[in-house]
Amino acid sequence: MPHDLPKAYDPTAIEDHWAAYWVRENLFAQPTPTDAGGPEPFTILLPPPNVTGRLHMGHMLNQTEMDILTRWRRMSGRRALWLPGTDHAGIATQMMVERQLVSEGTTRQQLGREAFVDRAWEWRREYGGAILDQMKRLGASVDWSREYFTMDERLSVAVREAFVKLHEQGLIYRGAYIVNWCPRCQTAISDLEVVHDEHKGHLWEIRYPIIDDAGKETGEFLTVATTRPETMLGDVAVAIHPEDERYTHLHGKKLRLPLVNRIIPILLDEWVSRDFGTGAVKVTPAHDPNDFALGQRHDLPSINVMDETAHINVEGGPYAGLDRYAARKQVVHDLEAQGLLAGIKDHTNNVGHCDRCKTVVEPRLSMQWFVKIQPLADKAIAAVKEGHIRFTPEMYAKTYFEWMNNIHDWCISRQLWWGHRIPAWHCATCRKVTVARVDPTVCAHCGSDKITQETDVLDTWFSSGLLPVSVFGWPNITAETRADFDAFYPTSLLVTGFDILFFWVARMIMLGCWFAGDVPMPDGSPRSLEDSVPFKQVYIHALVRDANREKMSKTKGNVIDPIEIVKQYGTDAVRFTLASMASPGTDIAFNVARTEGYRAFANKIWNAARFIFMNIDKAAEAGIRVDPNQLPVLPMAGADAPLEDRWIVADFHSTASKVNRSLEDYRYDDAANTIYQFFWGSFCDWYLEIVKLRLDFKETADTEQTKAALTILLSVFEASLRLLSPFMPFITEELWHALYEGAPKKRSIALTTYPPTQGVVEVSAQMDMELLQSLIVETRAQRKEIGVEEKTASPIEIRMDAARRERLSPNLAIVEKLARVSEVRFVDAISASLAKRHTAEFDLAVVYERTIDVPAERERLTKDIAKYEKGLAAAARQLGNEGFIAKAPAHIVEGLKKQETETRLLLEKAQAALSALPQTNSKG
RNA sequence: GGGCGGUUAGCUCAGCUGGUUAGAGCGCCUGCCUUACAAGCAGGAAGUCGGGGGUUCGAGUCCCUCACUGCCCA
Repeated sequence: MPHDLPKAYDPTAIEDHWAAYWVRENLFAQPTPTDAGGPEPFTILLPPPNVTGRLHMGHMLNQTEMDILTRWRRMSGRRALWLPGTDHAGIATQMMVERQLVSEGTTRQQLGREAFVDRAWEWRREYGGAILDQMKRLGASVDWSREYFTMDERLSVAVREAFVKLHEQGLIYRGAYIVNWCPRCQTAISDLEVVHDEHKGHLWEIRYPIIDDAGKETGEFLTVATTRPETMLGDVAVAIHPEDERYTHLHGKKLRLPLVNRIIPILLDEWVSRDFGTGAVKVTPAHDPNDFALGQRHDLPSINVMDETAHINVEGGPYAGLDRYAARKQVVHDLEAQGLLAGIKDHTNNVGHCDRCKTVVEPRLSMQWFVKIQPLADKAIAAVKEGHIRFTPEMYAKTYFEWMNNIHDWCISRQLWWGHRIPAWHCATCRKVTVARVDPTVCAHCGSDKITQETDVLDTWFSSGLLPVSVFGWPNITAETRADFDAFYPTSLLVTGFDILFFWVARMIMLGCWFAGDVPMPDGSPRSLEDSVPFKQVYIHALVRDANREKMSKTKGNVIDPIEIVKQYGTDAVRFTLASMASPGTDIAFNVARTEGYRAFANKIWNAARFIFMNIDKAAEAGIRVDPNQLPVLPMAGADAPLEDRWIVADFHSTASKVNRSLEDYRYDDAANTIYQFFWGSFCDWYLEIVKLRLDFKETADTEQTKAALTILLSVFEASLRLLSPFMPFITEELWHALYEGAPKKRSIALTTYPPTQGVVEVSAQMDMELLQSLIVETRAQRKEIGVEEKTASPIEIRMDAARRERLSPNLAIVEKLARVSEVRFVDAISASLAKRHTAEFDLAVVYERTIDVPAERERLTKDIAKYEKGLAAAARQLGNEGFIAKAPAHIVEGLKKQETETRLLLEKAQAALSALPQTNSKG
């Protein structure tokens, strides 16, 4: 048997095979173009997953959306390139490797930098590909031959070039500033890597003794309020608002810092909030960003009292060696003992945590490298403002501007070993810094050979921010190597989550706009801002939540593993779930009930295929063959073809148009639902049922007619598989190959042509079909209502005008089959004894002698009458309104009038039917 | 504290620039193993579109306001 499919669809039986096939055959590789013209490119960069990562639902949503668009564009004739890769995830990877070392009883420090980096590479080779393997299993149609890793040699060259160039342009500086310091990771992290959490804490009020000019305590105190008493060890002043009348008399006075006994001044600064705490704030420039700024304004020293592990250092005197929280306890205890603790109040404060390891971040004064970001931000703002980059949903442009307009300089140094080491050398002789593209041997300033390389590495986002330019060869764009850049830059689209809008999207825009300008256009002309942007469109998707709209989190234990769900329901069903719920801007409450429904959809398609294949085989036995290779790209039905053929073809074309339009607008939900509706609601529920009448393989049958039916059936089915393929690549690939009995012209359905928008829709066929369907539906409903047994066929009486009768008459056999009608009787008036149904187009009655369920019938009619009356009232209100008649567009007024007439007719009929019901026994 | 969203059927969500009497999937109820499919077929019930006010011939859709709720930033 050429077409032998199991009765139920089993995704596990086919998916691994096709996933491996797509990779093995390198089907989605997009080589460097050799022709300057050629198809319009569609370029899309995979947001590089963290190399330590595992695939989660967010990835799957993200990749499903990209895959749908890429497959769709590819099938629509674009030169589609989807580029995959991973980023080296400085902190995360270092953590993984360190954990490994700990289990071996050693540490990074014992190993030494070089050996540690080797270990990290080893780790990456061993485990780093996991997430991309998961992607392969899910069938992402990426170009695996172009896979990148941010630490690859060529991408590292780009990182170095970018750093050196920014340095030359005076946009990189180094200095001692307060940064967010993670005491566990022992590195600086950027503002964005700090997550704030509300914590219930305390506000401690501490009395600082006031001293006179002679240095003696006056007995008076200034009470400060602080959330972090341990930092008082590093206090260098107390600040008050200059206009705070409570403290006017203290202007110019000094204080003795308790526990430390340092003499510190009272400062006046308008930044101080009079309402917060006591209105007096201790100033610790080395441990608080606001205090640091205050210190700068007033030229104060900074005293760092903690080491890199957040333990008190020698500056803390007797507290040295204590962890920050132990120190806090001790400080509070000692203050209390000395009677200097004025009070403790409950206070909720926002505490910053390290995004990676959740340790409480310590604001710390340290030497770091920064990018002076404003000039880059200006360009990036202009790029969006001038419309060279468009966001979907549009509101994200606002968020983007909001952030860009309040941007701070970017701390790019990290005190890690895994990453791109900063190409700067410190000179022991002249103390100056040499920044160079090639490792220097001597200081560029004094010629000394006593130079050592900076130990810090760069923020991972510095390298991933360069990806759009670096993956296409920047900075080494030569005449020979520029074909990729010319063809694929700017990329077409970026699909990503809002959580990395600032981390990555904004930085790519800044760096892309800044550096792409280096590369002239193919014709040699300078590159404009429009052509410098890293992507033209940004589609931002929302969060995947659990079925109860809760955010998924490990602590809550409500994380759904996409791979697990895929194993249960099949990749296609999960993809379709995500797509059908992916309405722009809306979070997805992932509910497996939905996925179950789409597995049922896959099963439906599967069984439709089984039905079709069964008929192909039967036809073959009867000597009828339809060559699938002769099927048209666009299904067609001749003007003399039966109604169902002309209708299904028309419906297919209108479906294809709608799907294409929806995808243009990133309406994955509309696109998916439209296909679902077509395949199940039109093709299976109606077309297959109707076409069965013509699939007659008896010897007496008309073989031409059977062949014609089979041809349209195959043609629409094959085209539908293509339409569905970007959404459900696995099942469509399987069935498509089966249709061609394993020998298709192309290696994959993904390389065929997507049904375009141009198909002609025959409206009259749609209208005739609507009439037919409504007759069948009404008949079925009526049969049900009067209690005709399922298996019994009954005659029906129809009253309709001659024109409709004409349209319907060729299709009476369909009515008989689908509505279980033994005979259609056209009448001028329905027999009085029969219960009737009315529509605007016809009256109908099923001839059956069972007694009418009077109460049920009365209830239904009463309800109908109420509905009609409500409609008529609404119509009367509008039509009676002169303003409406005068101002509303003609087609609206006409439509309403027509509807009003129809409703009135139905109302009259329903009323007549109601009064014709037997009056007796109203209780049933 | 600043900013941005959301509130439509039991649940999850559509509803484009305002236009005829508001839709889908799932769930629910009823009847069917009708030879592709019980992961199915057929029929059915279910919403005063968060409250209030305004603009308009006309508001789920635009404006104001209140309530609830979510997210981002400080």
